[in-house]
Amino acid sequence: MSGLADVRTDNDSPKRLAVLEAAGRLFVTHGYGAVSMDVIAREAGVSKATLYAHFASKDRLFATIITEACHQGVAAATQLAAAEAGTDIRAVLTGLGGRVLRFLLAPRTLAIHRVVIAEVARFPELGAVFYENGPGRSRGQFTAWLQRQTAIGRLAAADPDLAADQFLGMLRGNLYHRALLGIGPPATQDEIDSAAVATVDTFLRAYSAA
Amino acid sequence: MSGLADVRTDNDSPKRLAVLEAAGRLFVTHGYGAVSMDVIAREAGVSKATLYAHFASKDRLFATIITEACHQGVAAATQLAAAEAGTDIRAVLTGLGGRVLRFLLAPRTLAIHRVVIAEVARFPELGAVFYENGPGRSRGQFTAWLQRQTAIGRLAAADPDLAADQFLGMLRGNLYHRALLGIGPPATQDEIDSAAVATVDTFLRAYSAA
DNA sequence: GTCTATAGAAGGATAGAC
DNA sequence: GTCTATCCTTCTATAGAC
Repeated sequence: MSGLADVRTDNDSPKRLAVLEAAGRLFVTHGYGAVSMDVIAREAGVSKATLYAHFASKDRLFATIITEACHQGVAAATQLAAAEAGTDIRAVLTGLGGRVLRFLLAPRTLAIHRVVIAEVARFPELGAVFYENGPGRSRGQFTAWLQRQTAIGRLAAADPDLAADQFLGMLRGNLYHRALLGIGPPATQDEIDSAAVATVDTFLRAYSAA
Repeated sequence: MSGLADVRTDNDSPKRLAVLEAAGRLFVTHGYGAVSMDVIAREAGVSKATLYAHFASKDRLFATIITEACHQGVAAATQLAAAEAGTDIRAVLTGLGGRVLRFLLAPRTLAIHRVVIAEVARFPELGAVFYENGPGRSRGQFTAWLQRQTAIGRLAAADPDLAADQFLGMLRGNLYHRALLGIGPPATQDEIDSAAVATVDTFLRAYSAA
């Protein structure tokens, strides 16, 4: 794959957008290998020639899809972080945890994670690009937040990176693990909230300032 | 895919084993879609006709590979659990954590996890079969162990399932997450040991009997 | 930019000889 | 069981007209 990080998105012709929409839906649902350019063209309502007029190759099209998905993930993460303010650490963490977990367990998020993990072997740089633009950035913001809370004496996270990893690891826990494997019915809101509460509970026992 | 859970392995002709070896290596390295039956036959040193004499289809061959990989995972997990005994909870947990994490981060383990996650969309039953035979069984054994330790007063894990998920979630943390995405160099022994120590540290602050 | 039609290659699976 | 040779489908990508 050439130029994964250098994908233009300034062109917004209707046909191009239709291709992006169809390809995005198909790729994240069925994976890279199982989706043909014929099917994408048909679903988008354009001819293959038009498709290739906008995207030089299947690789490039895939790169564009994943890059845009990353940016959406960043936007979501930023929203999450910005929405959290308040003095009750437990309430803030629980709210944040619930929102993050809901995002991680959303069918679209899971599908994107699956397809990225799937194609790491084929496109080695894909994993890093995805991580830096998505989960890594969220983690960075969370780490900074933990550090600020520690600085003002509301938490005792001497190693904010480690604390962030442990919090997020516990949060993902079994729900995310099983969801990634497509096991069982989707998690209910109660399960998600309960997992967030339990995570915060354990986390605060280790990192509470008091 | 038909009969994922019902794969015979009683035939051990040399050619058949050569096919299994080559296909296993190729599938976990490059994924299902990127490996052709031609390449498998060539790598195994047999003709395609011979390949199809032993495996009815590419699907069936893939199912056999993954099923056998699951059984290896179960064997590894059982070994891990059996090896742990002792009275110093912290030492036992740290040893166990380090071994589990080393197993999870092994290139072959990561490759299998990647290919299973990748093909969940194509083979819906694959995720459940893999989980039940691999990670789920390990988790069950760990849960039972936590429960016993709680019963004899060495731990205070009122909800052993939850405690197991939190322990394993923290243990995977960022190392497994990044490794699955193929980011950066493989984790060093020091990083693994350090992650295990940190996980046990946080875990025991929440679930210590004292 | 957009289409129809097709080239050229590769894939899964099989026929028939031994 | 094993091989060589091949069929048929599907795939990516492009040529050429409008």
